[in-house]
Amino acid sequence: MKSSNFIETAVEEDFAAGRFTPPIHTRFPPEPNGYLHIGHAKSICLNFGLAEKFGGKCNLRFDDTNPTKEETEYVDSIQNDVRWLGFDWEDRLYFASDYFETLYEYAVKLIKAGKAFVCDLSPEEMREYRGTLKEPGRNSPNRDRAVDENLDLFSRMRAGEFPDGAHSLRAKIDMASPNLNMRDPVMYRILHATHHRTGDAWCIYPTYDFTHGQSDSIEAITHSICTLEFENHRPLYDWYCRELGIHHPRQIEFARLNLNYTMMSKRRLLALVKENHVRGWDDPRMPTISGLRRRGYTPESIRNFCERIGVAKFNSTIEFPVLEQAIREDLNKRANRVMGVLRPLKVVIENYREGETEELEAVNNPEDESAGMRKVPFSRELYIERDDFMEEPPKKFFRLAPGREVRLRYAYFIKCESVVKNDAGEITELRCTYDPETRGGNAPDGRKVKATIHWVSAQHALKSEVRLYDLLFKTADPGDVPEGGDWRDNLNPNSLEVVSDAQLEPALAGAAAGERFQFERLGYFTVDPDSTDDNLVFNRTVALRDSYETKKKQPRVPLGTKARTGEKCPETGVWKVSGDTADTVSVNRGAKMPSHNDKAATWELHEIT
RNA sequence: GUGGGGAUCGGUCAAUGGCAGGCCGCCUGCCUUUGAAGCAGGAGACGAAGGUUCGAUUCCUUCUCCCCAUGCCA
Repeated sequence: MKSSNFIETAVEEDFAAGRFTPPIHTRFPPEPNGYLHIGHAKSICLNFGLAEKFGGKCNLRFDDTNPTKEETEYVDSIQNDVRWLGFDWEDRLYFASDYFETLYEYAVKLIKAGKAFVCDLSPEEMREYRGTLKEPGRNSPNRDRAVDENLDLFSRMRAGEFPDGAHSLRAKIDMASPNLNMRDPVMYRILHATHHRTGDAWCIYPTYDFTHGQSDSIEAITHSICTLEFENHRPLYDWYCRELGIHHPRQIEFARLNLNYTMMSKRRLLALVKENHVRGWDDPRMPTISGLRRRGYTPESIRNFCERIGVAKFNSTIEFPVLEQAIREDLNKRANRVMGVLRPLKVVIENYREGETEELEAVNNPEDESAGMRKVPFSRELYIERDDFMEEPPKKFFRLAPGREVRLRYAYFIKCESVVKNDAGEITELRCTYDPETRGGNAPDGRKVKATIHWVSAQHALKSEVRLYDLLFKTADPGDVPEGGDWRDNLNPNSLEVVSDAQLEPALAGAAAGERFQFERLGYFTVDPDSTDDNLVFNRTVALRDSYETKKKQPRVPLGTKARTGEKCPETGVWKVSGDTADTVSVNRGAKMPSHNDKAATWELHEIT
């Protein structure tokens, strides 16, 4: 049993104390004004997960009280995404708009009880009357309007007698409350707009606050889980339920998900789409569920990700690699391996019979024996990855180089005999020899090679398009912009790279959209829906971890390098305080440089360990 | 002298009035027909000050810092 979070603890306490009777009943309540993103996935997993864990139910409810922002397209995509994630609301699909009539009756009830009134103040006037964070507000001049008059006005609001903004219905609470949400909040506003479901049946719409708790109540929700920004609304949520005398669910708030190098704001995601910074809501670079799906993420990996990031009230930001590791783990177990060369370099095996072809046995998935074997064609001319050859290899480079021998995966040892270049001095081809004795990859004489590289037979290769993705933004917190700056300035101009002449092994022919593979040594790839019969298109979901690359990217720094307290340590080693003391401390690369005697200090790298 | 919420390894989430644990990341080693995966090991934290207590990261007080709230959005 996984350790439980504070919400589960609260739920258990509620049941134990008899505040609610099991089973638990939760709901996922999106507003249909955009596509779902990974942040929603956290909420979905939480709500449906809670129901699952406590043997209860979870509803899907659209919080559609603002006709100006909502569309059917979003309603459809949201349902599709929740279902894809693997959750089932069974027959409990609801819309807040289904409750408009009931909500109207609730409002009338509050008017009759002298708890609500029709206000004539304009939005600007209301702002003035509301007061400030430190000063109390003033009562609306209409606050003491007679009940009959309120009733009459409210029904005429509904009947469409007034233009937008002419009146509003407000709760009569406390204009001096330190919580501004309690200063006579608006319950209904006049909006002559067509609603995606109710059409023109209404021209007054309830606000979120006058809708949410009551909708929860109507659906007999026990625990209403929402994000932190609604904490200040809880007193209002409670007030409406209490004054209306209806079933009263408990609202519990948690911190929404933040992921670095990306954005969760629907407004900005919409801007990315509308301004064509991406190809659509499902662009594989988007943090949307549909984007992640197209990118090749599995529902399991996303649920797993949500599981491991946890739930708390601390405003945190998850590091992107947590998401990447979640999909790697899943795909490592289920994706079949194939060989594909992204940047082909031709290799001619000089001692291999011209025109001949043989088939070699390859394992489909070393993690899953049931995946079986396949045949891979081998011939005299091959393609290998350009990165797998260096004419003048540095000491830590294990792959192919002049005079060096490596293994072609599942095939033979080959040795580079010579390099062919064009007039510009660029390498165009490698001339190699193979050792027939090493068929399958083993040398009978027991000799070893330091590297095994992937390859594909040139005449059998399947040319295809591969799209490589990088982070959408080049800064960890794209919303953090200097004065006068724009978050768009942080867009990564190189977030998409299209490789149009990748050469893949023939087994990939006919792969269907959505199928996932590991291209050995390169990463996980999925077939994009843009694929056609004669042009397969792959998306790279995520690269394999690469300890060679990470080492290359972080070159060793020289001894004597300085770093201040609080800075990121540039190298693992023994650090010495600058100046006359001999105090040293051992710090790991990436960690924060410590203080010295509780004071900030400058450290010098003394010894690399 | 606004109200509400929050603060634990680099990141994130736990537990606990008595050795602070997991995951991601980082480092080292082993293994390897993927520089992958796997296995083993390592470095690394209780925002500050008081108080209660034999003992406080945990309980209390004060402070500091961060987030939310001044829509007829949700």
